Formats: sequence, C-alpha cells, structure tokens
Amino acid sequence: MLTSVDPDVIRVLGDPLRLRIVTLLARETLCTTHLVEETGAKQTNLSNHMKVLREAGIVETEPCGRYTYYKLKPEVLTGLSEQFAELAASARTAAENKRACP
Amino acid sequence: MLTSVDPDVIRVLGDPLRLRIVTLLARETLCTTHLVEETGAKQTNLSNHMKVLREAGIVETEPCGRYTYYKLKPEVLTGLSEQFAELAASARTAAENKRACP
DNA sequence: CTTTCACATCATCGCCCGCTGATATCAGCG
DNA sequence: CGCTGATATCAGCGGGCGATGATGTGAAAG
Repeated sequence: MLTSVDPDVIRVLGDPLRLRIVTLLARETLCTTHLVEETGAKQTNLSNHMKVLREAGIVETEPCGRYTYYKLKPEVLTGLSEQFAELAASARTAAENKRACP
Repeated sequence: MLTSVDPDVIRVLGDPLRLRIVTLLARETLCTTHLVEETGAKQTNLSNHMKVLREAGIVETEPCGRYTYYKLKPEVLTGLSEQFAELAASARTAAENKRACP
C-alpha cells in the first residue's frame, strides 16, 4: 500500500505565510517578536498561525522568560521528504501503468 | 542560501481532493472518468482541479482518442522531496541557533 | 449527418479561513 | 503592587476558493 502524504500537514503548509514561517524557523529558532519583524505580519495574525502550526505538530514551543521560542520538529519535514520521494518513485513507474479506457 | 519549498506547488497540493488525485496518479496513469469513479467527485469539479494541477505544472495531459489521460511529472515530486529534506537538515542544526531576545 | 459520450469552460453560490481589533494573561521590573 | 511588554484568545468581517449546474466542443460510433 502506498502511504500517501499526510493531507493535514500539507494543508497547513499550503498557506504562504505559514510556509514562510517554517522556512525561517528552519534557519534559526525564533520567538514571536522576531517573526513579526521578519514577516511584517501583525502579532495577532502570527499568533493564530503559530497555533495552527503547533496543533498540526509541526512546531514546538519553548518558553524562555516572557518570550516564547518556536522551533521546528525536523521529523515532520523528514517524513514529508520521504513520503514525496516514495510518491515520486511510484510515479516514475506509473507512466506505463495505464488503466484501460472503460 | 536556503532554497525554500515552492509555495505555489504546496498551495495547490494543500487541497485534500487534489492531493488524493496526485496520490492516485502516482500509482497509475488515469483518465478523467477513472478519477470520477475513484474519488466520487463530480466531473466538473474534477475538471476544475485538473486544470489547477496542470497550470501548476504538476500533471501532464495525454489525449487518447476521446479520453484524456493524466500523468504526474515525477520531477516535481522529486523536487519537493529534496527541498523538504534540505529544510529538515537545516532545521536539525537550527535548534541551537537561537537568536537573542530583542 | 445525428447521436452519444468524454471533457472543458463559464458563471454563480456559499462557506471556510485568514486578517484584524479588542481584550485577557502572564512574566519581569521598579 | 502597579506598570510595561510579550503572547494568547476571542469575536467579527470580508475575500477567495471549492462545489455545482448549464452549456460548449470535439471525437468516435451507428
């Protein structure tokens, strides 16, 4: 059975701002203030997106004083990479695997 | 420079039905009728999604008589896999890369 | 040619979701 | 404690996008 890509994770990453946040967090661990500076988004907006990313299991929070640091969970990205690699491998053999017209 | 994941492709794959279509096409090349059977979606709805997938460069069309076969472009999936792998690798080193509180 | 079937396009509706503003919470500091 | 700044939560608005129906096009079958 071909394990498909997790729809929830992809759906969450489908938002441009969230994908941007993930890309930023892949470089360094940041807190909300940094993310506000980097993205130019409002704090409220960002906090909402961080909640979505947290509930999707993509990021973890690490309180540090009155700041909240966010860091990526690399396993999630690794899983995505493997799932897409598997899909790609399957797709390469699917070209000749043409189902007959009904 | 860290090459981020292509936001357009991810955004297109963010829709559950489209991701399902891509997963199906990774197994075998199908025409619209097959996809209608497999997904249970209306033909019009499916045709709209196929247009989006086509314009995003994720699938190719191959006319065969009065049927239209769709097949995946594996390079796109391979690219995604590599980009996520790169992100994951970067994220693993980003844990200690913590920017100072402002 | 006429019919039928596969598929695409167009217009429209409805709803989800991202954005915003107001407000709550909580930690540090004087 | 009172103040300030960082962050979370909540309610409401509005735009974009996915779903649907009607219709157009083009190719095979009869």
